[in-house]
Amino acid sequence: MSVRTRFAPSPTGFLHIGGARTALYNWLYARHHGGQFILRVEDTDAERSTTESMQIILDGLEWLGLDWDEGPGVGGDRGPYNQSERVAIYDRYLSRLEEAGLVYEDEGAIRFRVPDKEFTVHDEVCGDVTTNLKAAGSRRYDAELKKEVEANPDFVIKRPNGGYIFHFVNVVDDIEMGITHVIRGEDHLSNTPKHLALFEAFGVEPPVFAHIPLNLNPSGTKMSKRDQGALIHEYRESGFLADAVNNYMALLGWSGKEDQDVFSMEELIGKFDLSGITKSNSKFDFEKCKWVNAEHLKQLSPAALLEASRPFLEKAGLPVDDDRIPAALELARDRVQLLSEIPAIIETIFVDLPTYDPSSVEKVKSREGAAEAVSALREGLEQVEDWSDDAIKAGIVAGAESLGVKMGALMFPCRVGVMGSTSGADLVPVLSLLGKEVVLRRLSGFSEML
RNA sequence: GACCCGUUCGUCUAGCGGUUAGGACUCCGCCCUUUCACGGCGGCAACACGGGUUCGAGUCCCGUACGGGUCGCCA
Repeated sequence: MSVRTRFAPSPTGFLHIGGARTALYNWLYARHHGGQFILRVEDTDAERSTTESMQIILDGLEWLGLDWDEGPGVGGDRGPYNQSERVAIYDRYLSRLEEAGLVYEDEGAIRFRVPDKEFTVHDEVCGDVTTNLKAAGSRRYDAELKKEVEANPDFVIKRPNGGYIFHFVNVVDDIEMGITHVIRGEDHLSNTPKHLALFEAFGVEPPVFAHIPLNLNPSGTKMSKRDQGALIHEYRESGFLADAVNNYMALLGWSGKEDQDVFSMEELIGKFDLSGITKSNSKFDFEKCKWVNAEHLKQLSPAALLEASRPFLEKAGLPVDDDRIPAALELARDRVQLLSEIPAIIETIFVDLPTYDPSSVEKVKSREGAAEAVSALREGLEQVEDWSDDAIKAGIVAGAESLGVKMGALMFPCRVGVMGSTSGADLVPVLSLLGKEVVLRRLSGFSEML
């Protein structure tokens, strides 16, 4: 039987890293086994579900490249894929329970009669977990009273307003959609016995369960929207590559067992399996996430780097179609972690005048003979005929010799004079991209500042 | 409060009875170098605690502590 996994988000907010990671694991598992990945929208709570949220989630999955074989926008023969449109199916399943005498009404709500027996979740990650719902659900904790109170273990599956409840629709849809493997957050582990009870009531063999540990923020508590790195759309905006985010999410809670941290999507598909899923919760580390991104940046083809950088170049007002952009990007790719950092590295090549960093200029001024160095430099460069890297270097050497100093003594004022700062991309390639005329002009202007 | 899951460097993890406890991020040092990076080399740094079992325990068992989760007519 073919593997069928699903991601079943509730459209009540943003696409969160926890949800995205769940989606990724389901996607990887399906792709690894050549099965299907299904997207199902759990929008039974009409009060909280919004189309805006749905769009954000769809956009996020699309950006990550987690394509679904069945679901919204794609279709499929087990649809519809929005639970709000599946009421007729739920009604049919409910009547089966009614006929079996397994449900009853309680103040307008419908409750499922929980059998007095033990259910064992055979979890691929957590092992066997056994619970008696009748016993476990006979008391509940009242958060306000801060104590346990009597409770009805028979859980509600349909609200008085007619809306169906998560546990019920989740199970019905997993049956109807032929889901074979349920990979979800560990917060659902305690719910699973309820689901097993429903599967049994419908006489259906339950799917394989794998409850994955949770991602926490650096302080060890639940990630919230406010935590850095929590929301998927922010990754795109701050200059992450989708595959790098996938790579990092895969690492948070899964290990390929070998000493490898950087994975392409193909490698992840090839290596992902449930046995590699970690048992304990993990804390999010933004620094490592950025490092993974930098590694992916280094491996990008020139064309892909240009495409990925485009929005950030445009935002910075840089001429994306300029012939020198590809070369400039190569100067930047090894020194940044995020795409958003690229413009600052290369913009000096494309502006009229560099932005002079005051402290850098001050450093040049404080050196003995700074003005002489710049004019010697200028003279040396003026002699350069063909404006190639080697010729430029030779020009600088010539300038240095005329002063009786080493080449390095001129590189520093040259960098500040032309690029405006002591830090930045490699000097000679930048000079080359700028062109002789611009370089000489900038050096003249810089002389006047000294 | 009850029940469930978990616990290896600060963080992500490898380890599945005998290891100098390995790798990665971070941090620090050195090298490379025209700056900053990149890269290379090296360093700091961990088996929560207490009992067992065993010739031998990070690895198996039981407690304790700590962390997380669940206990909705949210999902």
